Amino acid sequence: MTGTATSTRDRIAASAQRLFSERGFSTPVRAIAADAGVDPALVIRYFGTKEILFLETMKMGDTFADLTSSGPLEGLGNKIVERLLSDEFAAVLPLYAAMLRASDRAAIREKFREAIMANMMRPLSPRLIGPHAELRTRLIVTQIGGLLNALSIFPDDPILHGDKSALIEIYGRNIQHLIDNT
Amino acid sequence: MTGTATSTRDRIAASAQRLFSERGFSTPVRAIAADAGVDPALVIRYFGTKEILFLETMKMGDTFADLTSSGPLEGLGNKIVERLLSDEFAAVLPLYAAMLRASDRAAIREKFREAIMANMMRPLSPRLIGPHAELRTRLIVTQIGGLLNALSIFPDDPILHGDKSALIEIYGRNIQHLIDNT
DNA sequence: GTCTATACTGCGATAGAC
DNA sequence: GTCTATCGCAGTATAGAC
Repeated sequence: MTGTATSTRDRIAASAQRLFSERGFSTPVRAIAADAGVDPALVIRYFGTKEILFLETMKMGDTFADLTSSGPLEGLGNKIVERLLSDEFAAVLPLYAAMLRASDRAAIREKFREAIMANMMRPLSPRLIGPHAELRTRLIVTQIGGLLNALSIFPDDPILHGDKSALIEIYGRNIQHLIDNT
Repeated sequence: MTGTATSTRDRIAASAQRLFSERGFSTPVRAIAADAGVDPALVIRYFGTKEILFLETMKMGDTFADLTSSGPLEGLGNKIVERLLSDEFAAVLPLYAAMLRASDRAAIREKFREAIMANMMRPLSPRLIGPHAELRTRLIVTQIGGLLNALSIFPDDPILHGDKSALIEIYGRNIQHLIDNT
């Protein structure tokens, strides 16, 4: 693998990640190619299809596994909401929106499901105490997804960007109820 | 307006609603035309653009206003979840998914927001007791959106289709916590 | 090996003929 | 009131230029 080849592929991937985040899956391959300064056909030659390019570049990372897999369960609800509202996580929100909106494609939907399983279900489910642990974990994920939804689809919602500490306290406490089965 | 003209327009709208629900916004205008038995150009002539056709046919209706605008607040959480899981509401889920996935278009996003305001925020927010009533209402909407999400994007999730009464009790109680500020 | 030119098919939308 | 022809742009495949 020569330096040139790698850097061209990487330039395509970098342009794709940025443009897919900004404009979603409907971003034309030609626009990605232009941004990377390469021929449109080259994008297909390197990645096969636009969908594969999307799957390879839209990586949300393990942004929750550290919270869900260890540490005290007390206060976990608040910590999760805090992270969702943090400045670092703000960069993930457009990426999440792009994934969600492209989820009519089976491959993208499956990647989504796997991210949920790896970050939430598998680490957290065995740690919950009480009945219906798996269902409760699934509902925690559901509730987190609701906030992810609201923040990513309506990024300038006035109410959700008002009293940040109240939001963390109220929604965090609400998630905690599912953790504690109360 | 002659009888023929109206019925042609209605046939197009009916085909559009069905196909948009099944296959999303990416359904070709040509497929809708073929399903309605008319020429593709006619669809555009009647509705202007595909987006307008989508907006006019994908009506979710006031499926929650009756619950949120009157009746006792006690047990409301359970009633909301019950409705989300009901057989009648199952028909709305694909429509919701189509709207959500097309929400990168500003007009569709605005229709979405307006449905939230009309069905949830405006009726329920003034009825909540205690501090942060508006924020709490917004978070109830957020939480409902999470379940709508899960049910519409992953329609065959095994955990969410297991113990239905447990789901209603747990998630309903959880929504109730936001209603009661507990 | 790395990339470009070109073309094929299908899309939404328009203009204008019957 | 309806259809035909066509435009510009999309994703993608292939042949072949350097």
